[in-house]
Amino acid sequence: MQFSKSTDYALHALIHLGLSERSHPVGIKELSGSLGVSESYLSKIMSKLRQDGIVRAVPGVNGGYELARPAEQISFLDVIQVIEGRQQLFECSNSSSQQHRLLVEQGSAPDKQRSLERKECLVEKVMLGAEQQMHQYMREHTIQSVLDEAVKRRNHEANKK
Amino acid sequence: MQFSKSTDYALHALIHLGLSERSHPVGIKELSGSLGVSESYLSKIMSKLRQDGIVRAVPGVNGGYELARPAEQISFLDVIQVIEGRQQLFECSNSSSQQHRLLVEQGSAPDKQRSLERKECLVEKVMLGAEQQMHQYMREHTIQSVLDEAVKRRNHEANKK
DNA sequence: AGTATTATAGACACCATAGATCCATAATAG
DNA sequence: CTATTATGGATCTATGGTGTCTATAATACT
Ligand code: SF4
Ligand code: SF4
Repeated sequence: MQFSKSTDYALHALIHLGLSERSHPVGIKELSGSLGVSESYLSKIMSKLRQDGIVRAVPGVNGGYELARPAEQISFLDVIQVIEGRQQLFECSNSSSQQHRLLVEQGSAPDKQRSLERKECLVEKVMLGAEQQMHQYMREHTIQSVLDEAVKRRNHEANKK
Repeated sequence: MQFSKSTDYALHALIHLGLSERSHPVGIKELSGSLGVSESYLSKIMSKLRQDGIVRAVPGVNGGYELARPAEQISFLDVIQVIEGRQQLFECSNSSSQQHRLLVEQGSAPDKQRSLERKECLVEKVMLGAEQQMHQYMREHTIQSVLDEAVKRRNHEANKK
């Protein structure tokens, strides 16, 4: 299991937009050149980012892309979810197996009130919990926070001289 | 990005082994029947688990599989890493791009002492940090902990009656 | 108004990997 | 020695990620 290359590209494209604060938007040509990826492919990714309201796009001469909201409001989680989708990492496929009944329904007599705990699967609970941990961390880190840290590092480098 | 079905099967197989504490090991026939998956496919997965020391396998009559160590020493992380591999979720592909130089080398004059911070990429740092969060959670949850919780729930159900 | 520029969407090809099956072989209990 | 069970390799198919190409729409500039 790995994150797709598209996620890689999307993150870097957004970082590029983030540190390029200009009057006019950044064209796909400049972006693809900077990242070293074809225009065709990158434009697909940018299009997805636009559909999800991460960036704005303006066609025509001097057109291109710009962040749709401040970089500190674009979290890593936002980006990952646009590209990788929002399904959860672990989705059980055999919920009709014998195993399942043992774990979830516990072999006891079925009663009506059971319905509200039907979804309480112990395996999924662990896997979902783990995913939530990752999500929380990604939610706390934004495009801006990476930019800030880059600046901080640069200053630190300068002081050493 | 999703966990593979094999991970699903592996977890359930181990749980089955965990709650079947008997004298003789559990055959692939019983396992595959319980999970609702073909013997051929499941045996591949079990084989992998054996190679990584999660289970023991004995061939021959009345043979089968059993846990190689106590269930409380088999974490979810162990299982996931056997099946999904140990590469990190995010691996940068374009570390020779223009982007990269901006973020990591920061445009300042290159000096000799740079080598030790060469790997300090800010993007990877975030992605790796997120993954570590997930790993930590998975490390704290074992096959046994799921079994325990199942028992706890069963008792709770019984008390209600 | 007309033209050049730029993003958009769809169709399409390619390839790696997951998912799954089959068989020949080795090891073990009886 | 035989029945049983796990093992490893070969092989097939389906799916999804990766990537290209083209026709279309929208915008700026002259
Ligand atoms: S116990 Fe949970 S993970 Fe296992 S089959 Fe049931 S729902 Fe799926
Ligand atoms: S900055 Fe980090 S993620 Fe980006 S290209 Fe360099 S090493 Fe890769």
